[in-house]
Amino acid sequence: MSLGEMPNAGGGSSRVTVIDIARHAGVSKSTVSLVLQGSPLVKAETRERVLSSIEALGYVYNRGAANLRSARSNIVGMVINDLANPFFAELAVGIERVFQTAGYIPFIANTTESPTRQGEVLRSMSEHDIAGLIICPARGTRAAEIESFASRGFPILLAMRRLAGLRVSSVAPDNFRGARRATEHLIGLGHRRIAFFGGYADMSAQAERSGGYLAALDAAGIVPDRALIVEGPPNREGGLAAIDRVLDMAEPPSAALCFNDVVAFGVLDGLERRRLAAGRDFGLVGFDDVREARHTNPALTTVHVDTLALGERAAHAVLRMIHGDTRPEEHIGEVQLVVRESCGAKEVRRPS
Amino acid sequence: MSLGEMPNAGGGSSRVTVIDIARHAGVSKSTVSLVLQGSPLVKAETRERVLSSIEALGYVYNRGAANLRSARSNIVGMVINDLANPFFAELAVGIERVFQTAGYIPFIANTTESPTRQGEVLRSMSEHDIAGLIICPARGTRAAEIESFASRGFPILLAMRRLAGLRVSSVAPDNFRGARRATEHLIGLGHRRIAFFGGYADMSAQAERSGGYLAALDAAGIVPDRALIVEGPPNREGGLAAIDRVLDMAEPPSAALCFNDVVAFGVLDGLERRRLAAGRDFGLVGFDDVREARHTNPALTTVHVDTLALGERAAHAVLRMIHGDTRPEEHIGEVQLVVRESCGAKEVRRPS
DNA sequence: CCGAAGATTTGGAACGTTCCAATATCCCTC
DNA sequence: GAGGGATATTGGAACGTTCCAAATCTTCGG
Repeated sequence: MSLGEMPNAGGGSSRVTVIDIARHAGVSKSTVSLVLQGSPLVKAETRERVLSSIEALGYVYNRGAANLRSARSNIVGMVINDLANPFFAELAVGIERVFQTAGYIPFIANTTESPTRQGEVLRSMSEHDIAGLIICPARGTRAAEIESFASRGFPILLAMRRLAGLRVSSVAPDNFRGARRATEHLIGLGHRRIAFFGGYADMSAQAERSGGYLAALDAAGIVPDRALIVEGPPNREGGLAAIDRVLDMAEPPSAALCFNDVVAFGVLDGLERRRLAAGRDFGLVGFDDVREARHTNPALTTVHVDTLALGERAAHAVLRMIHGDTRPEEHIGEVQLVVRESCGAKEVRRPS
Repeated sequence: MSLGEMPNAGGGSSRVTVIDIARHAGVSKSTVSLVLQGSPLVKAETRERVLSSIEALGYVYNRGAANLRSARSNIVGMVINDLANPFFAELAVGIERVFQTAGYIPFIANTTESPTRQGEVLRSMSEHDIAGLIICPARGTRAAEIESFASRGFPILLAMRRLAGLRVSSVAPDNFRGARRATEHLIGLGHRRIAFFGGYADMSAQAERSGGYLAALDAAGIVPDRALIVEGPPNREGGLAAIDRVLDMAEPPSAALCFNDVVAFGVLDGLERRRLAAGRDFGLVGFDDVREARHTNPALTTVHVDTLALGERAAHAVLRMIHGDTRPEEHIGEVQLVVRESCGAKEVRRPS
């Protein structure tokens, strides 16, 4: 567009509508609407004329109005419990990418594990008539809260976390197997007192991961010490608190599996404050394999999750359901232990 | 709500509207609307009656319709160039938080530095009649592209990056001063051949940061070597490529300031592959101070930016402008060098 | 050159809200 | 108990689109 012909420049301040286009192109608003929707009904020549009027007047489509009439929305909701956690950020990236290329546009909300905030944003999103929803439910979310939205007509998918008693679609990594494998690894390295750090038992992912941990202990004939399962927020602070608590015990553990990598980062922090080193003084394993895990000091042994793919899968599933396929999705992503240094299996890298 | 009275359960599949509420409460739809808007005009008793009808019928407000009529939107746009970068994720968190508590709900889009994608999402967002927009423009964005939206009526704020020749609100850290300070620090440690890694000169933030870098060199009487400014994508790959390129030079640098922390992470990677250690063999400084910076191996010396606060500031500014204040925002956030280990100022921590 | 079949276009109602001007109701005061 | 100002309520138009049934235009066989 050349400098002279700024759209919206000369005219009044009111919005250019489909009616203005119709007038300018010498057709009816219905025809303009048809063109807008790419209907094959309209003659090529007419379409051209309409299109150039659109260009000339600087028309911008009003999806709100269209949506009101047609009851079809291209907005979806994405509610994340902790966007500052690189794991969830990556998940969001995967989801957003798929939606964007499919012509949908996501609302985002970060609940920071607050069910109250979550309730507010869910309400707000449904007021906007979203076509679908992907949610990582905040801790303490009751199934009924989500259920009341499930009956609202749009598909819902739970990402990463399930909700007891709620049968809706979900996408999550294989938490149980990953945690069992990681714990087996620590046991294989000779550890007997192994702790589990972070998360709360009422979060499905934590339950599954600690379940895998217990299964591995059990298989090795180790009787679990309840005191070694220390719950806490699934973030740095949680990890820091956990390691502090446990190292002050009479019989401290020699290793720990963390609920996730970010908790492990906190543990790294706590160890450092005591001038201890993971891998040498303490066997540490994380979960998720966020990108930063390979750069910690020492590099974090963790369970790899293909987060981006999980996000994409989630979005595709919702898209599928929006388009009428009613079969629910129930995907469990493969995971894989990646051994680095923090577990002590390899010699700790040292720069000197 | 008890099990028996699921809203939306018995009735037809059509939506409950303000008219249904009116009928149920024995008032007119206008009164219902008034109640919905919290108008003080309606009598308390009437309000109660309407409210309980709303509850009873499970009514959900249709903001699309309301917005169509009232031309007031509570949707804002947030377009980020790289959400996988913890720096921008943190920024997004800050922005989202403020908007959410103010009753606004943000669209999110991740452009991954693609102006094409950015154009698409901007179009999509404006079709949805957003009330305001915060954008970290993708590399290569032309001022005109943004300008055409600026004339659309809603406030726009550039976060982190400015656009040449475009006078709209912006919020960014003090890139120049931060980079100068970081470079001075490296010079103070005895380095003379200092590189600058990552980003592209056509990105304002890079220009400002490399400008600070050059200013520090100049002040120290060091003539800059253009070959030591190696441009590249502002991500891990960029850092990796940069350090590789530079270490193969005849006269390699002994230190580098990176465009941002994520680039520095890539450099850490590259050094490791060559069995070199930052802090010992190479002085490395990042920029942004993302949370992960203190956990790298070695811990990253970097320029601290209060990203969360910047995000909140950006959102507040947009809110202010939405509410009619036309004064543009032009905020430059303070920064601070935080010295850790990667620059070599302190002895490198070693776990052995 | 008429009529039918197909292709294209169209006017008006509808979506669910808000706005506005007008009406109805209330409470006092004289 | 009539008048008047405040207080509450209301019907209908409007927002910008899509949908639908109907109208118009083309084309072509006979």
